[in-house]
Amino acid sequence: MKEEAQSRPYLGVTERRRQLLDAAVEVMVEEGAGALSLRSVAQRAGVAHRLVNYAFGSKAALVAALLDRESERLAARVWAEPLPAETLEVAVAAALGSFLAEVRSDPRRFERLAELTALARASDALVDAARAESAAYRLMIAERLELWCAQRGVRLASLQVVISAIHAAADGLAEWWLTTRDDAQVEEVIGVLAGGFGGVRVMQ
Amino acid sequence: MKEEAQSRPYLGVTERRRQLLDAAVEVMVEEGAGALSLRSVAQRAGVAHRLVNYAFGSKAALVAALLDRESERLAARVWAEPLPAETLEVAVAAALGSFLAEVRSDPRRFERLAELTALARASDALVDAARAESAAYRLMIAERLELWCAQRGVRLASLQVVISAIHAAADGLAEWWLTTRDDAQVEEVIGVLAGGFGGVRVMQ
DNA sequence: GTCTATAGGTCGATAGAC
DNA sequence: GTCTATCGACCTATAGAC
Repeated sequence: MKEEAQSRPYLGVTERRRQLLDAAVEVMVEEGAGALSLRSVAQRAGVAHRLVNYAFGSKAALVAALLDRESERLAARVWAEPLPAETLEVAVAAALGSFLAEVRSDPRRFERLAELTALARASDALVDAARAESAAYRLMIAERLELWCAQRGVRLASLQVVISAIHAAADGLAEWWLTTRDDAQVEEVIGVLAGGFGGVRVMQ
Repeated sequence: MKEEAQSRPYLGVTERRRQLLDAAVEVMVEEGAGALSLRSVAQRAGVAHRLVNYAFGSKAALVAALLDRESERLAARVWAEPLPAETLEVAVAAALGSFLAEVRSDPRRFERLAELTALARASDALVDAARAESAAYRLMIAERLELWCAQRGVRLASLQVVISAIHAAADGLAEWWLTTRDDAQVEEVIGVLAGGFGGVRVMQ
């Protein structure tokens, strides 16, 4: 395994793929998912565009690999810390908070990944990759939730529903923040999503 | 104003734009937002691709017009009925319910529109159109909420936060349902989003 | 590196509308 | 006749595949 940047020491396919995916991420973050092409990725990596096709077989395969790796990475970072062993409401609020913190730490990357996912969903060749992504997402939520249950020594009457609700809340929260970038309201919005609209102060 | 379909009776620009936008919607729904091109739209409408460019000035202008018209139409239908004058929690649950009903009535169209919005957000030429769309969305929520307040004779301590939370919940709900198509859980997930995670049944 | 397909944009000419 | 909508052809850039 060599680390030199500019030389081209006949990397193995695996390494080469890794390097090209890194380049693809850079292109995507800086110029948008629409700018992804064999050529733009190759240029970024400093190789002949032919090589990208060789390494992945097709553009669709490149995008599928990119989607897979990036969504997994993101999910791993986002849900890395277990839910605090408090009430479900508090635990969910904490999870939403750390999720949004992750989004805010690199909004561009998250936004572009969402764009790529939307792209993939509309493509016959990539729709499976998109499905796999969201399935993995739900699985990761499920694991955290089961851990929380174990810590508290309880069971949830409808685990699947809670997973779905967390999924929806997290996704909507990210979408809301990305479109408004309203930092001032973050805490309160999370509070309403986790605690429900019944707790909102209403004045006569 | 002629109504014949196949002849080309020299439509005015306004009519022509309308017709072309209809064709663009068909292309988008059937083949995805990525398939939108001057040529695909023109072919669908049965005119020379040159004409699309002529009518809109550029592809970006076409997409902006499409985004504008479609998102406005959708929002108008979704938030047509006022919130029921009950507690906020019940009102929000009802709103989420009718919102999702709308999504479920034509999932493809909603999905494609979301795709187009994601596309637009990554494009310098279209980012303003995307912003305008979400601003209009929030405005429509605000109007319904103010009506609800007036009906109940109350005020909300933090109107903006509630708007944001509804925005996030609705968006996340749609996203969740579109990826899972899980009809069986819809009611319960809406219940959790509107009522909060504090109300979820936890068993020892 | 080359081939081919596609896409956005433009030019000149034509044909309907007034 | 003039104006505008319309068309077919063409140019150039780009992108995927081999």
